Amino acid sequence: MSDQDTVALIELMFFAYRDFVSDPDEILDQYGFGRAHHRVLHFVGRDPGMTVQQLLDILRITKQSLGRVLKELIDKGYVFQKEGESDRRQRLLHLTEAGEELRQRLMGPQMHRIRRAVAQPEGNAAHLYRKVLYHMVSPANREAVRGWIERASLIGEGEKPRG
Amino acid sequence: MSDQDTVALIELMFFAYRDFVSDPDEILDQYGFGRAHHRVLHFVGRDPGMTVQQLLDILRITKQSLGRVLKELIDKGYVFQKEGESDRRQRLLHLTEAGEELRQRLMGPQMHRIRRAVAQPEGNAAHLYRKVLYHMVSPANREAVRGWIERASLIGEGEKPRG
DNA sequence: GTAAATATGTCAATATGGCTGACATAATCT
DNA sequence: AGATTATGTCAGCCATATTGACATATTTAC
Repeated sequence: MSDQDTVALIELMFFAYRDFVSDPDEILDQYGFGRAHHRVLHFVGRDPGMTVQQLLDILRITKQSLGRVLKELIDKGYVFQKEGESDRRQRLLHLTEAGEELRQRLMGPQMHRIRRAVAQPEGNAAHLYRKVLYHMVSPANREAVRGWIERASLIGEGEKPRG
Repeated sequence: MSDQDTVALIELMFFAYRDFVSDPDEILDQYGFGRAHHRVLHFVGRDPGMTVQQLLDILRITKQSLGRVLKELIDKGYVFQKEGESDRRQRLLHLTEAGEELRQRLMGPQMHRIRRAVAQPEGNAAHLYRKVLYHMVSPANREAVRGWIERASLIGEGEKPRG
């Protein structure tokens, strides 16, 4: 691949991400939330009952940074915590009904955008696209990302087997 | 495509972008710069002689936000401005040699990451990937993005026909 | 030739979401 | 009993974004 094509992909990554987050951003505004809240809602909704530490590992932020947004989400009734059964130090994270509703609302435009993007006539775009994006992840992080997606996919969308 | 596959792509977008910017971030640290500086360096280097307004349109930030990082880049000798010839109100943006060097240094890991990602044995991954990413951009913005890349590609990497 | 619009810069105040460091509590593990 | 773990919280700092107001020089339109 030529340098020019490679640079074009670098810039597309910027433009695509910029627009990819623009729809949720508008919705979040109405709630007084930001992107950080979105991430928490999304990942907790994908893996209900996850620990705070698991969430920190995914987001790669400090617990102090998470603390603030998590507190707001809890105070406003979108997230709640449940003491771990086997380990009572844990405060397992769950979405309330309102939280799951908001999560779905935020995800809607992104689902639509992804579907539209991979709905190319030629070839199996979705498969290749997924493969390419996967290989954009640092090798050191790939196993964790693969594991996350596999596990979250097993848990499934919309169901809460661990709730 | 199933809901699960679509959600996996949403998450891959997050993970891929997170790692995609991680290498430049480390380099920028050494210079006391942040991502905002990187964006300016990149786009000015891609289109030397661009106006401040053109840069604002691409970055989608306010001129006050740009002002600070631009000032720092100029003060530290990575960017310089040249009065427009046809319109002397303009302060056309250019990279100094040090600016171009830093830009290349920042771009290196991302080029490598992209090449590695699209170096899939099966199919023309690069072509499809580009197409998919392009369609991730909002329809309203696609023409602008297409135009930018086409124009910047014409200008070419490393050359400075407008300087 | 004057008035309006444009390109740019700057000052001030504010918000978000990161960070480090320090310290506290409860529970589990050795 | 002591060390480690999971979590929370306080305080302060930094980067990057925002809005609103205002200033200057230049170009364009009438």
